[in-house]
Amino acid sequence: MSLYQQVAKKLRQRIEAGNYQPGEALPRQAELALEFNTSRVTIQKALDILFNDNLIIRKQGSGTYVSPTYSSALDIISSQYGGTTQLFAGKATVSTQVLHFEIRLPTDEESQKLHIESTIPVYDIYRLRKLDNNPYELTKSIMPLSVISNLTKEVAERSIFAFIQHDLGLEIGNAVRRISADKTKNDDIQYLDCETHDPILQVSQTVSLKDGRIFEYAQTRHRYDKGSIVVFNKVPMV
Amino acid sequence: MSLYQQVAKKLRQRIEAGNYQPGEALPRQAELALEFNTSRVTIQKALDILFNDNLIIRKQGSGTYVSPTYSSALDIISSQYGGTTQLFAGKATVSTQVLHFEIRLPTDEESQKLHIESTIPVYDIYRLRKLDNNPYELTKSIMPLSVISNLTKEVAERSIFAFIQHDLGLEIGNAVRRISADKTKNDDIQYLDCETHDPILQVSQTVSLKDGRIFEYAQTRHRYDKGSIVVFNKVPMV
DNA sequence: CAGTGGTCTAGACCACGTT
DNA sequence: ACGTGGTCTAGACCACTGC
Repeated sequence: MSLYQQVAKKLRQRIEAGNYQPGEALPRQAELALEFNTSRVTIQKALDILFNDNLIIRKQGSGTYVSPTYSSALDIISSQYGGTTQLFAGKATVSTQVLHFEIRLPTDEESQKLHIESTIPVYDIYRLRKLDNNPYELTKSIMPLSVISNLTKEVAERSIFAFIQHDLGLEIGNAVRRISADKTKNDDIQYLDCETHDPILQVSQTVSLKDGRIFEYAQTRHRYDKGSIVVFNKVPMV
Repeated sequence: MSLYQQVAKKLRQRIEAGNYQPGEALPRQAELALEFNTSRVTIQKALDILFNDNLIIRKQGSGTYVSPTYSSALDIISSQYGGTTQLFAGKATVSTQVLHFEIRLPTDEESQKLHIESTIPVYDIYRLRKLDNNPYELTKSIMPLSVISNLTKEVAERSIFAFIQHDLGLEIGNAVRRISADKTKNDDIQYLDCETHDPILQVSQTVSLKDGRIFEYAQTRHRYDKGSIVVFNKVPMV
């Protein structure tokens, strides 16, 4: 891990431990540079990370302060996730039921969403997720075989994200999500135990690897009473 | 505007103009440094911005490439908002109807959300927004007078965000949003013309200034068939 | 092994807030 | 006027890719 990342990690620990209180000023950059025996530029790169996570506020001409709203920031960071499975690790038992698993050619819409040729086959996976045996989300995923291979039904019952990272050795990158509300459909009633007129929280996501290749287009339907989505909007850099 | 921001702007224009195609490599950092007559570090800071906007992919040991999924990134950037009003500027007519406007003391929950003492009064504003005369969202906002002042019903009918930025001279910072689905309530039926069993897309947001002070806690209810929320998730920096 | 991006430094000057 | 963070440079070395 690079130097500025180590510095960021240590400063984060101090803030979380309450060494610096919300609203309080951190030591001057020059002082931090002395303490960590680095250049000021390295300190600044470390502060960039904390700033992006909304842990600190920077005021030119004044100082660097622990974000007054720091405590609310914690949830966000921890929800930066990697697949649904990790989120509840330790808190509850997540189980996955694979309702459908096949390899087929993509529709036109799908090949467009995945940025692939329509001749490249895709996995079509339909899963139901339960939390302590209570159903809470229904996910339909499409993944191109040109990017993801050797997927099996058994892997889909565990964590596909873990498989991609650990077994395929690929690095997961950014995701674009579209969130909307929808009316209940037949599958929602059948699998999510919804009532006829319950609302559904729907998320359509396109997930990429670090090299930019899209590896998943998925639609997830959540019970409206089981979970919401927390989002953090940064002010634009330009 | 600083040098690296100018460079970022120019490179962004080139990408948008198609001078560099999706998937294609940008010139080497050293070459860009020569062209813009800057140091390589400055080029890197410029690339940081484009990277954060998902316009480019960086591969150590290989090069810098226009993101293969670049085109999908455009929507996101343009949805980086500033209040609802700007979003549709030019495309449609947004009108706002102020249903309620008062100054009162906050409830315990509200003073907690806003991080203020319960003795500080707040604006309580309830607005209905229409797009070309079709209702699409209903917003209940709470703002502390310790941060925002001189607000009037007339301002609320225009754009509160514009008032804060231009008239009060305050800089808007980050926002935390919680998105969920909900059942229709009486107000939704009355003002949004919803049917009894239509789902509602609800957003609860806490918006801060650049100095970290929270200036708004708001709950917005959208008709499920009028709009969705697009979100961009970056991979964590540490 | 050559070429690329990533990290890091020491030092300089600028922009802004505070006093 | 002073102290703070913001920007910028030139040069060095490291880490990784791909031939």
